[in-house]
Amino acid sequence: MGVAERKARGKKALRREILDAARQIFVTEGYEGVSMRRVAEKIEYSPTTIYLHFKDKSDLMFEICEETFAKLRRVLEAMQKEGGDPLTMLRRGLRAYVDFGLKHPQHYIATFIMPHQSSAPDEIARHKSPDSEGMKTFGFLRAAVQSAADRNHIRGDVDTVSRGLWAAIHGITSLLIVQPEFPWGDRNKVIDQTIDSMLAGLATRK
Amino acid sequence: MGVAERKARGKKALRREILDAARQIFVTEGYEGVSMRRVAEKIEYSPTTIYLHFKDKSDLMFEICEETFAKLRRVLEAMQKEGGDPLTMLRRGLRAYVDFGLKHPQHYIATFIMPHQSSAPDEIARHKSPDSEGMKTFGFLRAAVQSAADRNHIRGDVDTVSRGLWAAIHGITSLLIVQPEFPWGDRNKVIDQTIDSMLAGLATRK
Amino acid sequence: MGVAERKARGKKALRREILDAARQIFVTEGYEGVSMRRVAEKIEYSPTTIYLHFKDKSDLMFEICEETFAKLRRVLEAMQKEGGDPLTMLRRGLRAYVDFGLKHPQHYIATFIMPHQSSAPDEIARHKSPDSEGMKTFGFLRAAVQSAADRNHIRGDVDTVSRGLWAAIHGITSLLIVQPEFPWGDRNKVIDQTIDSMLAGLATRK
Amino acid sequence: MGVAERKARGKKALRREILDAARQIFVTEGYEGVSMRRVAEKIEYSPTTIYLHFKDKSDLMFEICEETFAKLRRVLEAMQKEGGDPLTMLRRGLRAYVDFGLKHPQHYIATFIMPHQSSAPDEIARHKSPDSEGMKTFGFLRAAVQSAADRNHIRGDVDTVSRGLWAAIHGITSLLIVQPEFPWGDRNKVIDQTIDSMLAGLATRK
DNA sequence: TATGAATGAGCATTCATTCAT
DNA sequence: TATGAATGAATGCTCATTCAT
Repeated sequence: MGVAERKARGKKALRREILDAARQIFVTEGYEGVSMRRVAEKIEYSPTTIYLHFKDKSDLMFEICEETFAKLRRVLEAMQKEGGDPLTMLRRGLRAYVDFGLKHPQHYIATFIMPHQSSAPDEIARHKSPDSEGMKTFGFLRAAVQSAADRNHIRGDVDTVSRGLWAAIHGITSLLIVQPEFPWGDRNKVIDQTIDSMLAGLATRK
Repeated sequence: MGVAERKARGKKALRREILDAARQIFVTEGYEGVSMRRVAEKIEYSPTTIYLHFKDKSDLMFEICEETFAKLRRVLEAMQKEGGDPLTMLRRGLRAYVDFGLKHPQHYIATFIMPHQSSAPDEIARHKSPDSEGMKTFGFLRAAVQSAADRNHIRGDVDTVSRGLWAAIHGITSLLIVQPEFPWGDRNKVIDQTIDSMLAGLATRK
Repeated sequence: MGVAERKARGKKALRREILDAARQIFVTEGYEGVSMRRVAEKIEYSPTTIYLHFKDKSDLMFEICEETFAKLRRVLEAMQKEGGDPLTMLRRGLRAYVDFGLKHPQHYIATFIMPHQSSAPDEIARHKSPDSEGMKTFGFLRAAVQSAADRNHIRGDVDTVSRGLWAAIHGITSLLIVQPEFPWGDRNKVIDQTIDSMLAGLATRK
Repeated sequence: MGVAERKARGKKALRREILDAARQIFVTEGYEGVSMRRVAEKIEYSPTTIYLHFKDKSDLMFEICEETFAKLRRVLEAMQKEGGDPLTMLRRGLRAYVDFGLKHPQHYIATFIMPHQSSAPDEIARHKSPDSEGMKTFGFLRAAVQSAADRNHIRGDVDTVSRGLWAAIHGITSLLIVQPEFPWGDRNKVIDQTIDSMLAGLATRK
C-alpha cells in the first residue's frame, strides 16, 4: 500500500473524527451548540481544517443525520431478510426501531429529535428528497405495513397508518431518551404496551 | 394605596412586560432567538433592567415554560369539568394535548423535546420536580386513564397505559413540529389515527 | 457641572478617539484595512465598545468623511465672507482648497482619495444626498464660479467649468500628498501654475 | 526542442495564465478581491502552485500593474509615431491617458491613487524607481510638452508645466474613478473641458 | 513542477453579563 | 428601580501562507 492509500485513510479518518466530535456536541447542546471552533478544539485541529472536509456547518450537520439513517436502515434490512408472518415482522421491526434509538441515543437525538432549524432552501430540499436516507428508512416501515395490509391483517389507509405507527414508536423512543428521570417503571413494558396497543387497534375486526 | 403598593404593582407589571416580550420572540424565533438585548428593546428598557427581575436568561425562559404549561393545564382542567363519558373525555384530552403542542411549538420544544441534560443541575431539578407544571400536567392524563379504567373501558395497568398514551401523543406532536418537511398528508388524519388506534387497542374486548 | 455633563464629555471624547484612530488606519491601509478590531486595539477598548458609538463600520467611515468636509467648508465660508473681486476670490478659494489638503493630508486622503467601495445602496444614497457635507462643499466652488461668470470673467457652462476646476485642484493636491517622492521642484510653483493655467484658459477672450 | 525547452515554455505559459486570471479578478473586484485561492481556482491549479511563480500576492499584483502600464506606454508610443502638430499630439496624449485610466480603473487606483506608504520598503522602491513603468510613462508627457514648447506653442517652464498637466489629468481621472456617484453630467465634456482649459491657459499669447 | 493538508490570524458582529452610579 | 458604559467570549467563515511529499 502506497502513500496515496495512507493519505486516503488519513483523510477519511479525520472526516470520521470530525463527524463524531460534532455529533457529540450536537447531541448535548443542540444545533446552535455546535460551533466549528468547538468541533475543532475537540479533535485538536484548527477550525479551518474542517472546511477541507465539509463545505460548511450545515453540510456537516446533514452528514451526521444521513449516517444515522443509514445505520438504522441496515438493521431493518437485515430483519426484513429473515422473513416471516407480516404482522410479526412489523412488530419486530417496530421494536427494533425503538431498540436502535435506545442503543444509539446520541444518533437518535441528533437525527430525529433535535429541531433542524436549517433555513437554507437547498438544505431543506436535501432532507425532503426521496433519495435521502430518512425517506428510504421510512420506506421500510411503509413496506411492512403494506405487506400486512395486503394479507388483511391491518385495516386503514397504508400511508396514514404508517405515519401513526412512526409517531407512536418515535414518541416512546424519544421520551425514554430525553426524559430518563421520569418514573417509567419497567421500560420494556411501556415499549411493548405502546406497540401492542397500536397494532391491536389496527387489527382487522372479525 | 401607598407608594409601596404602587411600586409593587409597577414591579409586577414590568415583570409581565418582560415575560410577554420574551415569549413573543421565543415563540417565533426559538430559544436562541431570544436575547436579552432584543427583549430589552421590545419593552424599551435597558438590558440591565431585566436582570432586576430575572436571575439570568435561563430563569426567564423557565418562567415562560411554566406559564405556558399552566395554560395547558387550564385547558385540560376546563375540559375535565365538562364531564361526559370517560373514554370520550380521554380522547378529547389527548387531542387537546396535541393541538396545544402544535399551537405553541416553541414552548413544546423547549419543555418536552430539547434534552435538558446539559443545563445547570439546579435548573434540571426544577424541571424534574413533581411541583413543576409539566409533571402536574401529566397527572391529568393519568387521572383520565384511571377514570376510564374504573369503568372497565380500558384494560391494563393504569400507569403503563398512561405512559404509553403519553408516548404516542408526544410522538405525533413532536414529529409534526420537528419534521414539518415530512410528507404527512392530512395532518389531522394522522393525529386522529394515532389516538384512535391506541384507544382501540386499549379497549376491553367484549 | 454635574455627572451628566462629565459623562457626556467622556462619551464625546471616546467618539473622537475612535474617529481619529479609524482615520489613521484608513489613510494608510485603505477601507479594507480598517477593522473594528484594529481600531479597538488602537484606542485600547474592546471592539464591542465601538458599536456603542457607531452603528457599524460603514457608519464610522461615513462620519470620517463628513467631518473633513465640514472642516473644509468652514475654511471656505470664512474666505467667502472676506469678499472681493470674483476672480480673485475664486483663485484664493482654489488655493485654500489645496492648502487645506496639504495641511490635513490624512483627512484629505480619507475623504477624497481613497476609494469608498461601499456597496450598501443606502450608504451610497447618503453620499449622494444634496444634504451631505460633500455636496454642500462643492456648492461653494460652484457659487464662486457662477459669480465670476455673472460678471463675464469666465466663459463656458458653469457646471462643467466647476467640475473641471475641482478636477485640477484635486489632481495637484492628491499627487503632492500621495507621491511626495516625485521630483516636484518648487511645490508652490506647480500649484499656482495649475490654478493659473486653468483660470487663464477659462478667461473670456477679449 | 528538448524537454527543458518544453518545460520552460510550460512554466512561462502557466505564469501567463496566473497573471491573466489574477488580472481578470483584479479588474472587476479590486485589490482585496484578488485572493490566491480564487486565482488558483480560475486556472484550476492549487494555490500552492502560484507561489512557485510569484513570491507572494504583492509580487503578483505588482507584475500586473507593470504589464498594464507597459500597455499605456505602447499606446502613447504609437500615438507619438503618428506625428502631427505638437499641440494636437499633446492634447491627444492627455486624453488617451484619461481614457486609459477609466478603462482600467483598478490598475489606475493601484498604481497612482493608493498611497504606497505602508507597503514593504522594497516594494515602495520598486514603484519609485525611474525604471518603473509609471515613471517612464511620465517621460512621454514631458517629451510632448518639450516638443510643443520648442515650437513656441506653449510658454512657461517645461517641467512645471508638465507637472501641472499631469496634476490636471490625474485629477479628473481619479475623481471620475473614485467618486463615480458625483453628478458629473456628461463625463466627456468635463474631461475635454479640463484639458482644453489647461492647454488654452498655457498657449502663448500673441 | 506541483500539490494536499493544514494552520494562525483575521473579519464584522452579537451575545449575556457586570459594575459603578 | 434603573441605566449607560463597557467587556470577554463567541459566532461562521476566508485569508495568505507553509511544509512535507
